[in-house]
Amino acid sequence: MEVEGGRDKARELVLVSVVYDGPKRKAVMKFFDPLAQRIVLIPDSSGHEPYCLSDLSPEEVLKIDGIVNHPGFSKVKPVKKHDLLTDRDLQMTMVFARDPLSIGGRPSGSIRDLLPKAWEANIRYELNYIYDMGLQPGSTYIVDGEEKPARKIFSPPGELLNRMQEKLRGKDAEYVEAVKSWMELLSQPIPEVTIAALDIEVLSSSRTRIPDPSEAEEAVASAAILSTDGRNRFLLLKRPDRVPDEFVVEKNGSQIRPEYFDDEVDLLRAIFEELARYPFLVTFNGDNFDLVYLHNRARRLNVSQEEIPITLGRDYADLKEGIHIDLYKFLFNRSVQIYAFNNVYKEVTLDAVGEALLGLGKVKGEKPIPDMGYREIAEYCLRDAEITLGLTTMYDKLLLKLVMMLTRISRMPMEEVVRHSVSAWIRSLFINDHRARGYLVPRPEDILSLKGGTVTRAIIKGKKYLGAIVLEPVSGVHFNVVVMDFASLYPSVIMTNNLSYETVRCPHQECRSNRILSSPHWVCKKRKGLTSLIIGSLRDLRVNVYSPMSKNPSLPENERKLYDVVQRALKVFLNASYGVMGAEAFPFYCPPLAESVTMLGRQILSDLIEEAKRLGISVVYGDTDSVFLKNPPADKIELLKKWAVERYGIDLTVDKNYRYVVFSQRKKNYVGVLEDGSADVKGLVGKKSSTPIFVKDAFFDLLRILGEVKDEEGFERAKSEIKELASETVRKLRNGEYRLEDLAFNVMMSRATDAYTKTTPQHVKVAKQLETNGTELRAGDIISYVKVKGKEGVKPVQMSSHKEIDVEKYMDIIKSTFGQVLDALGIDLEEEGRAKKLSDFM
DNA sequence: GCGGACTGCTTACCT
DNA sequence: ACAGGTAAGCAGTCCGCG
Repeated sequence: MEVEGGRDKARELVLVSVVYDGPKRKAVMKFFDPLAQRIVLIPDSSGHEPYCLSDLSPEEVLKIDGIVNHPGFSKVKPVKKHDLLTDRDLQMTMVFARDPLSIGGRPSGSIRDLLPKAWEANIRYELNYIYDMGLQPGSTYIVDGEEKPARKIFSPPGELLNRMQEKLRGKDAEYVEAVKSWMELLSQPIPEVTIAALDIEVLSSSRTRIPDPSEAEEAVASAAILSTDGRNRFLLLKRPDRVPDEFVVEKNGSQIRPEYFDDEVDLLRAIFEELARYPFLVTFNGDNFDLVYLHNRARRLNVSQEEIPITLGRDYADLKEGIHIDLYKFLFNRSVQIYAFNNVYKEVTLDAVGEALLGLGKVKGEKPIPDMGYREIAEYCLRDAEITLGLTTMYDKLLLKLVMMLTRISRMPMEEVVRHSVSAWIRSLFINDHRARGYLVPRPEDILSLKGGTVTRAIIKGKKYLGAIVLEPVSGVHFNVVVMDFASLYPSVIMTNNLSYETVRCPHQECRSNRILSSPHWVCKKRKGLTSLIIGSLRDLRVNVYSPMSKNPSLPENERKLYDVVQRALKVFLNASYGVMGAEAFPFYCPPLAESVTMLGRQILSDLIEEAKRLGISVVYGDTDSVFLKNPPADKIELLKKWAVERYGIDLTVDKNYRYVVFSQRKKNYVGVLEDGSADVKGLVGKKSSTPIFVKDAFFDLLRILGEVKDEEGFERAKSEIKELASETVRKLRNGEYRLEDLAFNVMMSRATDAYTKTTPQHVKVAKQLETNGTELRAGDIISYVKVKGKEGVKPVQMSSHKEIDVEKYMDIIKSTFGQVLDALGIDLEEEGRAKKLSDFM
């Protein structure tokens, strides 16, 4: 590892990561230098060592033979910690080791296993280092080589402070302090970064089988490296059977010419040299393919470890200097998928994500790489790199900025943020807060045994506690419907009720009377709950500062965009804050807390419904945190808002105004037409990603017809148009006028085919047929199939023909899809279908 | 041996 | 490895039925 000397003068660098240098037994901080556009490595100079905690005295620890004789043992040191579970100060002992594996991680004989009880022994060392040194990844530091990096303090813009000032009045000092330090952290500017995207191709004869990167048996055919600094390169291996030709590919604003290499090792070295130039490298699946393949291929060809700028982890690949971001892992993350990208892509493949976010898919073709000419490979490989870079740079580098913001909130290294999901981010945030305040991080088993289980029973078999209320919709058409909902109900409930793992069923006798509704659970009156404090301050910042600022037209666009990224990142944390508390794998898992949140949520929604009825408003539907109000007078809406704040301290806002809503008898299923005629579709089959395209198209035509309806009379006209549409769809189906692809169901296979042991669903049957034909399939792949006549009933689209299509099955689909809307409108499609059938036979 | 009633599995959705 | 609630379709099983 190259390490910076101490001669440079003070520079402003951004801390992006901390890694552990095994041979040196040290944490190494990775800083980004915005002026030089490169990464600077600074090793720890404090002598920080890995440790865990014990409740034994230092003397007692030293009496444990295995520990003092442990080759990795370093020293013991007494420390005071406050235990939130018992609300008592404890005298604990820090047991230090020379390397993280000696604390824990070896199959046997680790120090944590030799202690009768160990605390904080499962935290990755890099994270320990960040927390203990009070580091803030994503922040700017002043580095002058001699002294330890000092954080540069920013003051948030005055307008931000003003917005919060009012809210902070009357709040306790701890809360004010928390909010201010968050603002300081989140409002820092994000530096401009140079990013390169890498994609490689391998000379593998099979197109359906991905080359095994652990073996790296076949030669690397090419590498495309596109970057934001315009240094775009396409490196290519010369093959004995093909004469090099000169060509030019236009990409990323420049004309790219192939650079041929006679020798594969030279090619690899050139790739490595290029990779080492960049502070940030993005790939799509680089953790499991591109970087691993390059590393292992180079090793196989006897390139020395020192020459390879890549280090391999168990299921990831890091760059020795730069920051590697695997977009596949990040975009696969459910929170990112839903809250950051609004669920616009469903399948996480480069092609699908590229199409959905950029309108740019992969170059299509089934030819194996060795059968392609140089130019074909170039088009293919460069396109993949283009999509990868495009995904990172779109919307003014939204993705990278989001990663940076999640890094700041979670206190994790950037690479770790990308690889982990929201529960790890929240875990890190929580542990950091415990450390900073001198609180002992509780052991999960202690939380569980002290707090006990749940007292309610879930509706769904196998779930742990009762969730939200969903009202029975009043079926039919309702004009002028206003939807009101609570602004982040569950985080608000956590905030206003002081909920946290330590405050719910706290140890104080005098708090026991402070019951949560009519449950046996109580909540602490003496302490401010840590979860409540953290979630509450993040919520207030999002609602009062960053969301409004991101929409403030008087601000310059780049500033608004920064606030929008902050707002999105906060949303991710807030939305998951309740869920993790009910997730067994979360280290602060606390069933009574999770249960109390939904319990309070149910109470609040029921009360809101009561209140609306009391005001004479009819509630036609509601789900979890929302009510659908029919024809509510404006003054009553205001009364409800006021009621919500006064009664529960939670904001209730108007979310939508529907010109009309169509409800069937089903919950979570409706069509709402907004003032502008656009339709909001929820839950209906016609909207599902698995529904055949021809059905969806017809369904959207139906919605278009409904969008034109302005009043009750309009429905009569619409009804006949809809009938016409239905019979036209049926006619085309019977005449075989739809393309096979449009008849296909598209269903995600969530696991490998052999993991379906209990039943074999239709899409798995099809997947097995495909596998028999030599197609390689993985969990997460979308299976496209049509319904055919015969025993199996289904076939892959590619392997079927119009003759086999089971038209009656498709008739059922049309009926049920249309039926979901039409039965509420009083249109009987069953009749239509039959009439059509008759006329068809005539 | 076959079909209807039932349960359970699976996916996709909503909040 | 964030939660629970709902809809839909199909797989598989049980039971009755000359």
